Amino acid sequence: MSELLGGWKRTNYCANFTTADAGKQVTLMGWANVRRDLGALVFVQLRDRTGLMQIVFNSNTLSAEDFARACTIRSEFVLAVRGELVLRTGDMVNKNMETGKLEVLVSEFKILSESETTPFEISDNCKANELLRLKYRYLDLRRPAMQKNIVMRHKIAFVAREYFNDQNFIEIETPILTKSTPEGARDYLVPSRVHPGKFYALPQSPQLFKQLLMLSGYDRYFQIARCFRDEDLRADRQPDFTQIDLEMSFVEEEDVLAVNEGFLQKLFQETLDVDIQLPLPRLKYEEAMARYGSDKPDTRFGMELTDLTSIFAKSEFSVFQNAIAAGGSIRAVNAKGASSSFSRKELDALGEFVKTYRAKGLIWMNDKAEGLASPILKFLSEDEIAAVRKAASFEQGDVLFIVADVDKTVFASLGALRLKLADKLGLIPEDKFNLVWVTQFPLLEWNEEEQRYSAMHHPFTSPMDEDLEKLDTDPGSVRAKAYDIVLNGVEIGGGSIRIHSQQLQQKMFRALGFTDEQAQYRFGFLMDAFRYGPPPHGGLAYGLDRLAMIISGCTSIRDVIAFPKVQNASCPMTGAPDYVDDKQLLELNIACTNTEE
RNA sequence: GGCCCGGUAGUACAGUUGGUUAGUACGCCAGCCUGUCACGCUGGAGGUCAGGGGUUCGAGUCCCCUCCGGGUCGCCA
Repeated sequence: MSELLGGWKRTNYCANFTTADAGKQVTLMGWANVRRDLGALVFVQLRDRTGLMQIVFNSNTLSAEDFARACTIRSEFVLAVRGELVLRTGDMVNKNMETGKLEVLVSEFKILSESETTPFEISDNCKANELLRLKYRYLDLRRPAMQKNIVMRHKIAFVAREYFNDQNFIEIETPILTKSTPEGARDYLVPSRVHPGKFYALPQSPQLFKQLLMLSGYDRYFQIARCFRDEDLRADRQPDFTQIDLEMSFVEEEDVLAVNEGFLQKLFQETLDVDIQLPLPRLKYEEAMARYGSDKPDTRFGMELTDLTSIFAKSEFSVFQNAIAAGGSIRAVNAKGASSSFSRKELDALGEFVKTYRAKGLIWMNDKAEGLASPILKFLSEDEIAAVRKAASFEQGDVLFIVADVDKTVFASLGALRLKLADKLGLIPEDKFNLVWVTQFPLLEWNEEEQRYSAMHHPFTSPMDEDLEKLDTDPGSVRAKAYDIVLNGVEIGGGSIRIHSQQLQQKMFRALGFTDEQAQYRFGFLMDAFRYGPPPHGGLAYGLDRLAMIISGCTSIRDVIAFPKVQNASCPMTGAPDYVDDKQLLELNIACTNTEE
């Protein structure tokens, strides 16, 4: 039977005690973590969000009735206990528990709630699979590790509010029900009851609103904003996720970076007590690609790419010839000292791995003690080998991996291979937090499917001043005032200086292949607004989930989101998304053309 | 949409070449125990081997399909 609180007040959390508190009368409330029944003596670990405290029910000091009641306590029963905090001495001390030198000798208690046996053990030792954990997420969230993650996430959000407030930013909310933006990710749509056939869209980001706020004079804005994208999930992607979003007026790129470096320094100081040295290192996009094969390089280890294109310019090997003829390149990563780390089978598996990234194959050169081994040895001249050795510091004991293809494929495959090799060879230091800015992104990206350029960042990103004139003549080579902040190989944020000139914005829309009418239809309200004095502005948005993931040492953002969704974008706990009553659909003027069984 | 990995008591796993009644640990239930702390001891209950179809004298095991989960490519301005 559930008992009522009956006026009892908690005096303390379970784990907020020191031995100096011994002798105090306390009232604790929490969940029974573990019960050890010795017959005439029952030990229970009481758990709340601070930790554990052992409580003792003694048949000598309790009435027979109360003791019998204590014997009914099971895991996850909710208890309120009153008693004396007593010091444990000698063998009674539990050295594995933070509060192991103390326990509460219970004089009075209430069983506030009983509990059925949980589907899995509420403990960090719990090995239950993630689907089960997510179905019973409310139980999973009781586990100390999850509580730690959720509290850390709170701390990050709190530091952000504190820092940006101190920097004179104003937190402003923007709408969740808004207008569909056809560029970019797929929108989640919400039907309108009062406007049959019309739909709201959930925001992919507060981008347009924050730019309008700059025009409205709010100068420095931030928001911890929920965003929605109807795209496939990943370990680091959820359909609804949270950004720490900010925008500033009367600034240039350097100003945005500076204020954010201050934030990151404070954040790492206050969450992990880690010193971040400023200014943060920067890499131009082009350099990041050339050195790491990625626009989000993990700089915690070396193994940088080497360009071998010129060495093989006259090679007779057809794979190399073809790559060069296609305007591509031949590049390599060198796994130093890994000569004996790979079996033939593993080398073949790496070949399959790079095919994931559209590479046609992976060429390896293994410089073993007994001599150089490579499937393409017969195509290589002495001079070429010597030049490769020099260029890639390729020495005895190393394995060199080469991909020859168009640049996009070379970078994608070697960038991924570099990470995979480093992981296998144990080259990635776990305790390092390497932040790096990647700057000067291309403004545009050729979209094969639609046979037109699309914005790499978004259509409001400003081109770099020195590339402006190329917008008409050579759009693909125009660089943008866009920047990403990368932490240990994860893009944790990105932003840009925006276009604040109507004329330039129109030019940009044309470069994207929009007619003026299309631009007006899609972004008319922004275009209209920009007739009324938009200030120069720019900003940045962090992925709060990813930031929390890395700071908490997790490998999936699901571990730092209280109620995440699984890969098919459903929620195992609530069952969302789900069918609705015909009546609801009728009211919304919606008919479904295709439904699952 | 593609590729890879996985699904066996409540949980985590084992299950040989296809062969008797599908095991182990933890958890759970009952009994005993006054210093346990991974408590201990005794006994017990608990299985749609993800679902469907096929091969076979015989399928947890082999084949096909479906569902579900994870990773990833595409996708994610």
